[in-house]
Amino acid sequence: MKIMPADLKQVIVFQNATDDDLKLILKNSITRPIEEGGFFFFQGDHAQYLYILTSGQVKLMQSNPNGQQVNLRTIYPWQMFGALGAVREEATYPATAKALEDSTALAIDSGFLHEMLRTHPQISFDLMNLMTTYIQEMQARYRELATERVEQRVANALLRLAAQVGIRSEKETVIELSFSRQDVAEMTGTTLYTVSRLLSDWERKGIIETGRERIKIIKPHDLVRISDGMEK
Amino acid sequence: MKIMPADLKQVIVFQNATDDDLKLILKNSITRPIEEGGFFFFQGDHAQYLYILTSGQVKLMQSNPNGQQVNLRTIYPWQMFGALGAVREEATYPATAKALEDSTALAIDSGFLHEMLRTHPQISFDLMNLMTTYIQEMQARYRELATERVEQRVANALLRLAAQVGIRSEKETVIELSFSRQDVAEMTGTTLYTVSRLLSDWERKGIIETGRERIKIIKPHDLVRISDGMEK
DNA sequence: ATTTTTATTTGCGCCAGCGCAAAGACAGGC
DNA sequence: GCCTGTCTTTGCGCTGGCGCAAATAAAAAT
Repeated sequence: MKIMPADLKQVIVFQNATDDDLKLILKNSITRPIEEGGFFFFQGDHAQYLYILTSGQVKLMQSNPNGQQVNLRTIYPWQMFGALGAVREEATYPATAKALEDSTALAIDSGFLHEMLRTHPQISFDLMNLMTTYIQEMQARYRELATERVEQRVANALLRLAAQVGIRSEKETVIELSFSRQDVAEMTGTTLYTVSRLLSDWERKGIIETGRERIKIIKPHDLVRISDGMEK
Repeated sequence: MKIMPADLKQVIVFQNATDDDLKLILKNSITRPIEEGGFFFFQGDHAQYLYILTSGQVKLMQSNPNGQQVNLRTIYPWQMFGALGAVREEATYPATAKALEDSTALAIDSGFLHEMLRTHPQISFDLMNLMTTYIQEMQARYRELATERVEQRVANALLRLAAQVGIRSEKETVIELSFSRQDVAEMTGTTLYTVSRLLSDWERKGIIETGRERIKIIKPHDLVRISDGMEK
């Protein structure tokens, strides 16, 4: 699939860029396909590119020295990733980017990116703004992890995912997610087993329906109540 | 104490600004003293100012709906705070800023700040860079909270604090911190009691010495081992 | 259709960490 | 020097959540 300059308008950071700028960006980037299960980059790699996902789905995760990992974020088309590394000179990626399905991304060279940022204050400004939202989200999740119980965190994670992904399915109150128990565990700082037990419990209560790598939210409102700690 | 333009050079984001810019910034900001225990702003307040601490010490914290709180960061002179709110239009502060001692800060109006950022790409760029470091730190702490045990997190927090604050005391291997058990608990997502038990234990082993709101690190290397999970 | 692989469930035992409560230690004010 | 308020310690009991292990289920491969 050929990417057109106008497509890049969907990227939040480029929404105020001129068509000429967008053309220039396209000219200075390469298309990089990665098949399901493959990696765009690993935590600690020298950060040479900033990526913009054009198709597929990518998981950003971070591992500790023992190999345990947490999910930081899932990337959908026209979102950026790898920005943290690529923006700074001589930096390394702080996370690993894994393709959850066959995916394609536009890779913008960090040298060119620096030049672009230097000469286009508007883009710097918009990128900075995007970063402030990341920081806020991370702070909120950090607080959640520190103060909320597992139940609440899992309920919250489902709701957050539904808000992001659920746009695609249009049913009124029913939202379908495709994540494994392990995925949810890594998003919420708990274990596969605990997530499974919770989901089974909620299914018995009719709040959700589950399947292999599938969670269907039937009563979002009940999840909200759980996430607010009103249950129990 | 009168703040001079040259003083602002100590602020990382302004290190590349010209003297004229610094003068302009000073002219468009006001000095705001807050006494110990007071607040510069509360989470949810309309974000009108970006602050630069000129003296004292400020704690940034976030509370959940039940009032439980976590410490996000401690601010020392010539560091910025309130940036997340002030950078975006019509935003609110995502955290609360409390003075740990009598403190004074320079308050830069967000309207002026926006104008400044629009016309000074270099400052935008430097600020964005600072934000990338925040994001990385938050991600690392998030991962730590999700995957590490309390012991490791507390050891790590002490080391991190020592790296930040310890600069002031020059003794070779001995670093003194002034934080209460409660403070440390809020930084690491645990409880006052657990922190107290851990510190008592480490004191028995000669790794640290403790007092009321005082922790002296005697053997940093042992803390590193604990934080790496090599103990036990 | 059969086999293999991968995801999920659930019983069971266990322990890290929580949190109350009560006592002790320290610092500052008067 | 004593009082008061705040911070800290520690015993005790409890439980939320972990994690092994084994069974089951669903998809993928052959």
